[in-house]
Amino acid sequence: MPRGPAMRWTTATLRAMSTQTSNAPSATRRGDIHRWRNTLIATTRDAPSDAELPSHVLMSRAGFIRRVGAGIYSYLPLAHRTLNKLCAIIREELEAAGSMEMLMPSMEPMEFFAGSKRDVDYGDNLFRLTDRHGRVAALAPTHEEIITDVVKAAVTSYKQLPLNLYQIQTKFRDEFRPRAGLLRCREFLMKDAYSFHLDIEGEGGLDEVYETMRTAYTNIFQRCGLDFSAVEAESGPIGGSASHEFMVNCETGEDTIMVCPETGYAANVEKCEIGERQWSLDHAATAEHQEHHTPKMPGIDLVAGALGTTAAGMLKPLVMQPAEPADDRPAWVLVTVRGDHDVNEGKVRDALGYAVKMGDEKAAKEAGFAIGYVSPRMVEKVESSVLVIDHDAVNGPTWATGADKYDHHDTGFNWQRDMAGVFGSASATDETPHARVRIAEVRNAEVGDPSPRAKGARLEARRGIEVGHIFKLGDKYSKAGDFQIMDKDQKRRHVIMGCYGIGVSRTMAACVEMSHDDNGIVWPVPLAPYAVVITLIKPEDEQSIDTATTLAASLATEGYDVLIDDRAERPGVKFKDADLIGFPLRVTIGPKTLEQNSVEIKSRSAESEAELVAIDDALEACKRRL
RNA sequence: CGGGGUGUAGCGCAGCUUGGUAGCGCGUCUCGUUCGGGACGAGAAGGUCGGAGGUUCGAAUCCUCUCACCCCGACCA
Repeated sequence: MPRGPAMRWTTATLRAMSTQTSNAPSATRRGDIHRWRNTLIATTRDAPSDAELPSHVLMSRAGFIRRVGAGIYSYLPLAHRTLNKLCAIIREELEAAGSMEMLMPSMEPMEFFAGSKRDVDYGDNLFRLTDRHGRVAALAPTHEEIITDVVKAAVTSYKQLPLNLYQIQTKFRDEFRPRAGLLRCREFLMKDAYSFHLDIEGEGGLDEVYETMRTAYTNIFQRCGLDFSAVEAESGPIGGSASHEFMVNCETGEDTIMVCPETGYAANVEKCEIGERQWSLDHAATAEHQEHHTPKMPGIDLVAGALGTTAAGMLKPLVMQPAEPADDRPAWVLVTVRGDHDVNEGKVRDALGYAVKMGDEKAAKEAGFAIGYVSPRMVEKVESSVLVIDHDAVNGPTWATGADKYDHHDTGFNWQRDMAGVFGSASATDETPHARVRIAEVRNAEVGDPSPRAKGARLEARRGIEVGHIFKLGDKYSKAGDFQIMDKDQKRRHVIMGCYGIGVSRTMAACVEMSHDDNGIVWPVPLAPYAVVITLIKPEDEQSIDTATTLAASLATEGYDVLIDDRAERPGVKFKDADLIGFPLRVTIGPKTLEQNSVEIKSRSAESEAELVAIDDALEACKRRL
């Protein structure tokens, strides 16, 4: 016979406590009551040595996750409970937004990817496997192709649209470098939704559903108790403000968000616009041209130092080329920004009307570019090239730049004098001074740049973890999968799609990253594996058990999940574990409290001390704190 | 992929330079004393030293190959 109270907790009594007796659906879900002794909750003092970030360390130590391989984790019962709560919230909000749940396979034949060329776009990030017949399949990273195929088979008329479908499922990405525990995995839990429309605008159009989903996302993350920002993001194929990311605000986040403190405008650095700056082409030369020998200087700061200037005094021309060559596109795109700025490929694409990529180094050298020592003058020397200059790189009388021959740089470069061929007759603020020259905003925004939304305001930077991303896909996949339907005018048209993702397992980790202290995790109530832990100081004491049972039952009736710590451990161990796991509320029951006919209640988050509450008032006291 | 590093008990580590048959802390099990913030004493269990090959009387230790994993750089939920 086991020692202690185990014999008092028969399976039957537990079932009676935690199971609904009626078959009718109830508004409030009955909470679970579990005993620690019967669960798998293994806490440790030390974290695995590879864990660095708080979320990784704490979730490992608190017994939420266990690493199986690189970027692969088991979700232990605690994590599974939290994930389920997150999923329940997601389901409720998406169903309310008119989305229907379904489930697609993780394995999909490679042919599906050929049409959309994502087998190429995803490259090595796509997990591939070969079956016994030599057929190649992929473990799905997302399901645009499959869902398009499914809907295409069933939907032939505009009358069946709009349609909005989602699934919650394990996804696979063969990340080059999985890291940071659950934040960047090779296998992870994701909610992906897809919507289908005849039009972008109007009733039932993409824009309308996109807004509905945006609201649903806001509701989801709010209900989770997360501190988050919805920011404008790089959108891909359609352009405009057609994409938003949902970021959990957190200093350890990998993404940088730019924020205008006055208007609340927020955007990913990739996307962030920059407010108007003064610029002019009309700068007369103030210095003589001079060539300098600058061998073996990796890094622009070294070169700038050798030339007696700073990175901000240099021009940084990058040799790029169209991502997809075409007859009406040049072979080379020379993008020039100030030395201390970074080129933003999305903005170059918007300025030019087509996407660009870094130029092939070998081909660039053959075309005459002295890679590493290039100047904007090359646009005059290389046929089939265009020059794109950032506003900040054009605005100044004297620049240092490459000399267009190896190991040499020039100082005293002046746009008007040294490139008279293209700037000679241009007016001071002409953004197209020459057929092959464009002046545009093509750099990333930086801290201190003028806000694009409020005069005088300066952009600030914040960090975040991306947990959700919604965007307007347009007809990319319906064209790739040739999905057309008949419209009112009996014309066949490609459907318009939207796509909406939430990294479910990542959201759980981001929540820990955002909400923890020195003692452990601090779960918001909606995501906590159990809202309440009842710590028994003397787990074998009958009166303690009775009190705990009664309180747990009434909490469960109110919909709260309760864990009863009935382990034969010393109190200190139980308190430490409760703090580590991060239950929002701890109710302590022991001889000392029972003497006064009371229990002790303590919030995990609040600074306030533990409070002694009469047993009869315990339920209400708990509810007030949850 | 480029650069750096690590594989020894469930977790954290020492031992390797200078070969001699594996140890410490936490955890686990037993007994006793304890019992409101990670107790103490006594005893016990647990390891193909990542894998293969080689050198040697003898390899965790030296050599070769290999596998796995981690950290720093370009993508993404």
